[in-house]
Amino acid sequence: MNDVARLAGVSIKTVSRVVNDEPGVHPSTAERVLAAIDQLGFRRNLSARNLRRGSSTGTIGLVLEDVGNPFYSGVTRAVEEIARLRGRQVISGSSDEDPGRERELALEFCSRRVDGLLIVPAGLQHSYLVPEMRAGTPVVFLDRPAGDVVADTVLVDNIGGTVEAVTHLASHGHRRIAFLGDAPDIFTANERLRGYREGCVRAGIGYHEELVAMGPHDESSVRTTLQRLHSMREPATAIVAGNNRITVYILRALAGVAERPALVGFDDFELADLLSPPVTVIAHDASALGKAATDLLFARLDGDNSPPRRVVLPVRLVPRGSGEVHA
Amino acid sequence: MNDVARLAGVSIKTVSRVVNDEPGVHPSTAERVLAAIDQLGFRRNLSARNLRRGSSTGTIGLVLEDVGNPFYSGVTRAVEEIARLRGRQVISGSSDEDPGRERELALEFCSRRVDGLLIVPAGLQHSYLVPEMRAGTPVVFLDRPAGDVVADTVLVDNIGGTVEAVTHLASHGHRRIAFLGDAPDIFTANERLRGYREGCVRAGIGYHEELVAMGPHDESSVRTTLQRLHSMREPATAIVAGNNRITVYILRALAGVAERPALVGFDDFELADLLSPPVTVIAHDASALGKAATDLLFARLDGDNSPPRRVVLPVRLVPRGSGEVHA
DNA sequence: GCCCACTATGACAACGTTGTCCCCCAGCGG
DNA sequence: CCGCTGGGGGACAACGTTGTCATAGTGGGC
Repeated sequence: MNDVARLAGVSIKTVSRVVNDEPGVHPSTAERVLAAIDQLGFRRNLSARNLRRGSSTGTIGLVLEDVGNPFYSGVTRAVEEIARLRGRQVISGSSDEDPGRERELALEFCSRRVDGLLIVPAGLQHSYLVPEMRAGTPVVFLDRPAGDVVADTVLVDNIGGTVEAVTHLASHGHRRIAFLGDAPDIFTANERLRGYREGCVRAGIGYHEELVAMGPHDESSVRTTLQRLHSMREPATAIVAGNNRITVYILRALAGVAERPALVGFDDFELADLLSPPVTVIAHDASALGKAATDLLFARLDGDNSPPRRVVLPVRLVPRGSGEVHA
Repeated sequence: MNDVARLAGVSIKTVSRVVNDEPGVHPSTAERVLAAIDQLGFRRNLSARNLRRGSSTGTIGLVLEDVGNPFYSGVTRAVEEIARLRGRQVISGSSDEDPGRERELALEFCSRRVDGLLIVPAGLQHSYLVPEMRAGTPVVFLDRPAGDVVADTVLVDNIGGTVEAVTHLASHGHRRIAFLGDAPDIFTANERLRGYREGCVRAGIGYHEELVAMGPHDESSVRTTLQRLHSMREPATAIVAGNNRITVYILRALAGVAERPALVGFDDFELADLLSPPVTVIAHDASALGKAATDLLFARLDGDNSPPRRVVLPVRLVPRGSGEVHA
């Protein structure tokens, strides 16, 4: 800006006026300034601007588990979309379920003075955010609640979903329904396990410890688990999968197996309807989740200071016929 | 920082020293400062720091087509990964194939003084980046080349891939091979069309205009196209799909159809192997693409100023048996 | 007791902007 | 000719840091 001013033979303040379309600059001066800007390839430094104006940095921080997972990339897309409408950029990072990494990312974003934070919690401790929140940075937790702070949260109906999954299977005559879930210290995994248990009880088929296998899972652990479930005295005839990754592992493990158990997966995924058999899922909308959370965040930025809200988005069972019938 | 200094009864410089772990602060003073920092929930302002130090902002800008597309979210993940290792945050945005939006995003990132830019070009004009590049911001183009500037570029072997796809189908006896590609003004779409044409010529089956349908495509246009291809006097017996979205549209359109043409899709996708029939694809690695581009970017940041490079990543045909055999 | 080296600390400028205030000067009415 | 007005423009401070340099005190060697 200094260089531009020198080249145009004016003061930097005048350049600033031109750049900001402020009135009170003679057209011919403005033209000279614009020419200089063009010639030097000047672009105003947004950091300096925001620093000086003490205004918003125009950024939103997004901490999620893994952008590579289609579910979270759907969330990211929705967040980006709304942020764009409100003139914000999104800075994002993946925690990989590591609470330390989550914290590191969140605090880094705070140091960058993001206008707000969207967090898919990896850990259970979020008191590290209290100073920031007190200082006025709105924080919305996504998909999972915060461990030890009260804040806006957007969840999906994990319990209701798994209850429905079990009910669905039981209504087709299944009595031995297994549950493969993620690591039990993950909120959603635990909730879904609770839903599974409740569903079993409600359906009158009882809860049997040996039908449950919590993760962390990988392809081979799923394979082993399925073998165990199959070789029991009373084998499982149906499976509820705790998330999209586990569903895929199960599908891989079952490929080519003649006697397939019925399967209902939590999280919808692309092509689920084109597999044979198509996969029944408990669907919830990644972009709805992202949108709800971002809307909440912007409401806070717009001055809403009502008590923290907890939004629970509905899920719906999408029956596609993955083996339920021939139980 | 001012407040911290006042509370601790020291100068702001001393606070700065403590925050930056600089030597020459008496332990007891440091302790007082740390206590004040803790009490006030102080977090240093990274923008101000970077402004003052004139150093890197520790950010990388990533402009892609759509984070929601699994291919690009794979790229994003890889970029993030490497950026993390090098202590950078990623700011990303989706252009949706809109050149204006691409430009807007890229320039916004420049205003934020990103250390480098990774761009999946939506348009053909990138001279708007020349001032930035001359000012020292490294730019790497990803997946598609820049229109009118010379810069580092990482591509995949689009032509080789489609040639191989056609060759593969022809070797199974197909002579009427169709091509459904994206809008022809998209570089990759055009390249793949060229590959298709070349493959046809090489295979001695000739290039027939009526077997080609370039996009933009949606589910219904694909459906219509397939009907047209099927009801020709000499129907197409095989299809090459120009990208993962089109492949999925085709799969949807073909669901339940008895006489399916053979299919080879460009871009691998999850579950392709579990469909029936499994889908043969030309695979290339999103994360390899992201990694190669980011590595190139960091090489530039490390001072490499050799002439711009163009890296072409290999693709490989993954035969899965999507109908090639019963031609 | 004197000087030196060294430690601990602070004052001040500067990074690139913008907000505030002030100045210069042309034009105009009296 | 004076004073006023208003448009065009500049000087300067400040945003929150950090780099540079200065300074006060302290202890040791002579």
